[in-house]
Amino acid sequence: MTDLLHQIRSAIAAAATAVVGAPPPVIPLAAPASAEMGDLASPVAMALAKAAKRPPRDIAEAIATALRDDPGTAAWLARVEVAGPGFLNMTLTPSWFAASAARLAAEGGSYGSGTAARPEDVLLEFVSANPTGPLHVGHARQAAYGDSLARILAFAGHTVTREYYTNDFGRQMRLFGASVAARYAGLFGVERPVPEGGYNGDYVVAIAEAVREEVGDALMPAAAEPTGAVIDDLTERGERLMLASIADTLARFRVGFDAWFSERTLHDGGRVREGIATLQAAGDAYEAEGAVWFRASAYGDEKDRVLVRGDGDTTYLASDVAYHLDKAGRGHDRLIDVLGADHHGYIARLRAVLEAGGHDPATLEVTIIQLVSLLERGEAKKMSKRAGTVVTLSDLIDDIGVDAARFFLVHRSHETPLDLDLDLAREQSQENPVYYVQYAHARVCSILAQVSGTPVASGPPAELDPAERALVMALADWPVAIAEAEERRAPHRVAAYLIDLAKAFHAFYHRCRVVGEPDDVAAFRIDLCRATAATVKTGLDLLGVEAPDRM
RNA sequence: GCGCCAGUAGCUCAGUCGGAUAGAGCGCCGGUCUACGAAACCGGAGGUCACAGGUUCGAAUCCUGUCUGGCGCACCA
Repeated sequence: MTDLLHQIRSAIAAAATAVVGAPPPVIPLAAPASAEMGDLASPVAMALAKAAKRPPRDIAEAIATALRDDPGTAAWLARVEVAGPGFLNMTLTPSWFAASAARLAAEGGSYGSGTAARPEDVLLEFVSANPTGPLHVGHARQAAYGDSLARILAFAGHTVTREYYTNDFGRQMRLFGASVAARYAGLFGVERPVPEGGYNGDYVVAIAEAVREEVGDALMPAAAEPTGAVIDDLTERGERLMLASIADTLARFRVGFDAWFSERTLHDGGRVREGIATLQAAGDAYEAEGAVWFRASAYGDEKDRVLVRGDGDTTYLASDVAYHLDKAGRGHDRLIDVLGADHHGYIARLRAVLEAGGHDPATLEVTIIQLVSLLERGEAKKMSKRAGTVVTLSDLIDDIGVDAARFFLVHRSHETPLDLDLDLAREQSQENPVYYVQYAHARVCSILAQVSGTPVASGPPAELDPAERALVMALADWPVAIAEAEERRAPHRVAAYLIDLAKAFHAFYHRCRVVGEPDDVAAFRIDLCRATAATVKTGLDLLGVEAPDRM
């Protein structure tokens, strides 16, 4: 793993140790307040001031002197001075910049990978929408988030398994099946009402048509009402077709899963009853008021939760007990559930389930994705499943494209509700940040296409342009951004980084020519271009966005 | 009432293990194509970081309280 700043941190740490007697826990490095102050700044002296009981400026001066006296720093340190309340402002040498660019160019797409402090085996569950209808924009955000997170975790060095949990059981599924049955009958001229609370969308008609494709009129009973077995058959076919449609849409969105876990298999295999029995045996479940309750309040949840209802049906939570105990038993180091904001009340009870099941609840991490609302003509677009006015993921892809949709949905923190202005996304799609980043990639590729061979430099460039310095420092930030994205489960950090990198590159492009420059300069700039191209491409890949050579 | 998330430029939002003069994109104003792609660049206007206290050399960031908005608080999923 290449870390351009490691050598610099080490030297500062050594100097600081010599000055105050003990090494600081971390060496903070950041861009100075303005470019004239140098390439790098460190407030380390301020952090040490209290423990050392010395004024921060004194400490900073002593560290600066130690750095200047250290013969090992000559290769990279051109100048160091103390400014403000005790900042160390450093200017780096052309040879450091040239060597850094060469290292990054050589490393290419693997630069920034493997930053995870402790690689883990992660099971990431996301989307998991009921197969009773198409994915909507809320699912789209979860899909974009979960898929990008999976890519980022893997890039950082973790092992990731992506899983989709299918709620293919219970009341909603029965209503869906009955809705399909009604539409199916309708295709043969027999008008049957969609059941109360059922699914009215046009997609149900499409599903019914697909069923007709498969079986013709074989499921049209002679009797006035279909039998239970016929309904079951229609339900199963409808669910399978719906799930296939969801998978197709996700694939179109460049989102893939390693496993599709069926809730029904938990019931069919007796696992749900088993889970309840396990809790009962351990005294974590009890019967009261005609129902079976999970003693969630004993594990930090605010109240106990029903597992088996008075009518004998199990609840959604009962399935989740079996599912999460199953997941916990598979030996992963970490379980991550990506849930919509309307499920945040579930966190406490899911942890409670794990703890009651004898697992460490800390292995479960629940990431909540805030809601998406669509704006159109400046107003919130009202969506109703019942009225069939839902904007689906498929609609969104058709409307603004996969690249724009994925970048847009993930470039803001998942903890913030997202307003997606459809007019803006459509009419100003050329102004979307994703095009800004993609354009940087196309532009740098265009330069590299005109470069034949690599000139041999006799040494670093004599002078550096501020834009060259800024571009190298932007590239140096990549491992920091990826580490932050990984640790905070925050793909938007990658998007924000890419915008910064693209900005640094565009500025470089306008100030510095690559083709036709003297060898020493050209060699350095070609390295810079190669490093930029590789890093932009890697970053876009992690977001599931294409990095075109030409636009 | 309780819980989670949020409140930063006209709009959408970064920045939140405390660091110098708070940033970006869009929008607005003004410049830049006879040299590698102008989907770009450069400059400008625009801010009581919701409010009030507190912690400290230093707070958008940490603590307490208040206000506002979204979402939850089922024997629905």
